[in-house]
Amino acid sequence: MRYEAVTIRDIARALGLSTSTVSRALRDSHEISTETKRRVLEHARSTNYQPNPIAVSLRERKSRSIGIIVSEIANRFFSEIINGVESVAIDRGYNVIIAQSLESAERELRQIQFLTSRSIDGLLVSVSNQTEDTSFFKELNQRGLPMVFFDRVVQDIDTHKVIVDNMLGAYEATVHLIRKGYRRIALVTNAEGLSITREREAGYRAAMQKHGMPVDDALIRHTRPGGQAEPEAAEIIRSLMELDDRPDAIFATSDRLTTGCLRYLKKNHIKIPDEMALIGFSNSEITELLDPPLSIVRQPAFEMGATAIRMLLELIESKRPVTQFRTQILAAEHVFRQSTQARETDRAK
Amino acid sequence: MRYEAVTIRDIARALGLSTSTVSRALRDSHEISTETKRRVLEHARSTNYQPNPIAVSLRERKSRSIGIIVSEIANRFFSEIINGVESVAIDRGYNVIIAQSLESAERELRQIQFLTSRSIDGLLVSVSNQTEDTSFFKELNQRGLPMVFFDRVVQDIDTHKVIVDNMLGAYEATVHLIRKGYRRIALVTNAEGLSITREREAGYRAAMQKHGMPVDDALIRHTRPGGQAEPEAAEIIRSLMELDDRPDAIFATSDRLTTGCLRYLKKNHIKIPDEMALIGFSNSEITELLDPPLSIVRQPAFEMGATAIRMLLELIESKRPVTQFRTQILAAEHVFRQSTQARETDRAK
DNA sequence: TTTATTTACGCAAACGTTACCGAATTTAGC
DNA sequence: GCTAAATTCGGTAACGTTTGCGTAAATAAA
Repeated sequence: MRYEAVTIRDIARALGLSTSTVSRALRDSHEISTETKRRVLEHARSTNYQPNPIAVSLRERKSRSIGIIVSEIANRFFSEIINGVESVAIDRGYNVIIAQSLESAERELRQIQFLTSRSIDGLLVSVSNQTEDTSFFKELNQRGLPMVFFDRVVQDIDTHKVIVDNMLGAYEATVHLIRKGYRRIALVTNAEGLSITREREAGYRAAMQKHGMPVDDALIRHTRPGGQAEPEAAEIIRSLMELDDRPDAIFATSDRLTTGCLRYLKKNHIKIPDEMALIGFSNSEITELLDPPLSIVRQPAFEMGATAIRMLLELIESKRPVTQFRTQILAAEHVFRQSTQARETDRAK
Repeated sequence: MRYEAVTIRDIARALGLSTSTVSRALRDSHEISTETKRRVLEHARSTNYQPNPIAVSLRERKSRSIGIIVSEIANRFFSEIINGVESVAIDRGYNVIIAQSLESAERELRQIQFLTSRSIDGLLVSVSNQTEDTSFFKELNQRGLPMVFFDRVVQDIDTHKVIVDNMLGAYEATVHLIRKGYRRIALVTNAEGLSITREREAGYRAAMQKHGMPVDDALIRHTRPGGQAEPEAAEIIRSLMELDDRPDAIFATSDRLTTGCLRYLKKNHIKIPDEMALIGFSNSEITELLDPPLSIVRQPAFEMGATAIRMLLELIESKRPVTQFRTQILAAEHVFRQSTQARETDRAK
């Protein structure tokens, strides 16, 4: 780090004191006289003394750094989350170390091993879409590593979690499509293992049933675990278009899936919304500028990150072991635009 | 971190050896018999021994973590860069600690002080658009902290840098507009202090002059230091539209400025490209899906990040002090789409 | 004045490693 | 057989802090 950093011992020598006295003076201990404190502080300031955080970490047995793993940093949803995390972490004197799984369970494991081997005080995690075996997380949790799951959570691990109301978010998006006159609504969603997939699918099913509409399993498609969203979305739509009874609307449940669908539809000159309506989860800031302006379900990502890190710090800084865990549920926001405008026939009426 | 981590001392006690022997066995020293090594390795594996990185850091006086500061994480350009950085860092056994300046010089200073106080081995920096006083960076550099600038660099600090060919990138974008028949081309660009601003402006000017076109300073607008791009862009365009001799094209030089311009133009029903053409720097992955499809200058962000961290590790891991520094220049990529289609009159011909 | 209590500081151990310096044992050289 | 050289290991200090304990001097209580 610094060239030749000044240590507590340097100050002690210079002032004819012991290191313990200097240490205590620096920490404003009551057992040090005001005069000595003054001299120490004075000298520390003038020599630009900075405590060595590594030595402190070794001594205190905590590093004041937390790890976060997401599937991909270069994804608006996750980068907003990281933004939220970083913003509160810095204020609380923690730094955040990032890692990405790139939707690979194996890479996820490696990254987390790396993070934990760097002695982080806590971990923020959103699992990859390929993750099936969660025993590693369970083990970490049992060993006492404070962790908070966000977005893609592991249900049967007992710790704090923060998610959006996926069920309701999907429910309302589906109802919106139904109200706009769409009947055959396809669900293009994430890998089946993910918590968010199950919840969003449940919301979709509930909306259909509530409105007396048949749920056609042929219209419910999942991407493959570990698969990349864009090509998968294209493939899904292609096969949906081959159906005898084509869907008239698509509900995509992630940022990448949504843009993947839009890209495919435009590329193949399928008119939106006339031939196919489209709504999707997205945190892109420019969906209103798209052609057509896109209806979206937006998640409060920044807030989710901020909430997650606060919960984590709560675990980390708690005096006694925490045994009562909670799952914070944030509301998703909907913005309806032209991509889900009422059907032509309905509009005519 | 871990509940009760097993230490080298635990192994030593269990095997009736000294810590130094265990340490050497673990590091495969030649002064330890193969039999002892086997026993130590065996025991280490079975107890899941993990070396304490903090103790190692204290001992080795290096942390194997590097810091990166960008203006904003939730910005596609920067998140792609961070992606690149993270990808190579992890392979080299380093972790990356992120911080954002949010375009505030004061916050930038605080963040960097925080980072350096956490004893990072090196620093990756892209300065805020408000940064004027670079003495702090100079001081860090002189004190021997390895650092690499990327994108927004500080010219007079002697260290490695990586940028795109901003001059050429802007030159070609401008030439493209000229070729398409645009005459009054406005430049909507970043704060004046930034290296990228100067370089891109130079490219713009060179293109205009080379093609015998007058450079009207009234058409060259900078955002204010510390200002937020979107509202600034809107204000700039608003005032440009009040000109007697309005521009017929806009060249925006950053992600945020570009979308800011697009948003304003659409909101005010200014037809693109008929009333106003638009091209801009952008790393968004969905510019082709916009209305109209946007012409862009794209920077190889991932590669920039990967290059920057490699250069930084080169500095960090160099045996002797490095005195020869280089500036790596990457090529920008252009994609021309409808937003800069030939003018109607030209198209008629 | 004597004893009890503060006040103000130093010593040393500890956090978990690594590395220098020896030293005991084994092997090699003759 | 004895010396010289490997070989293999242990003791200890150090990295920069913090903290429990001890203690001398200063103050208060008796």
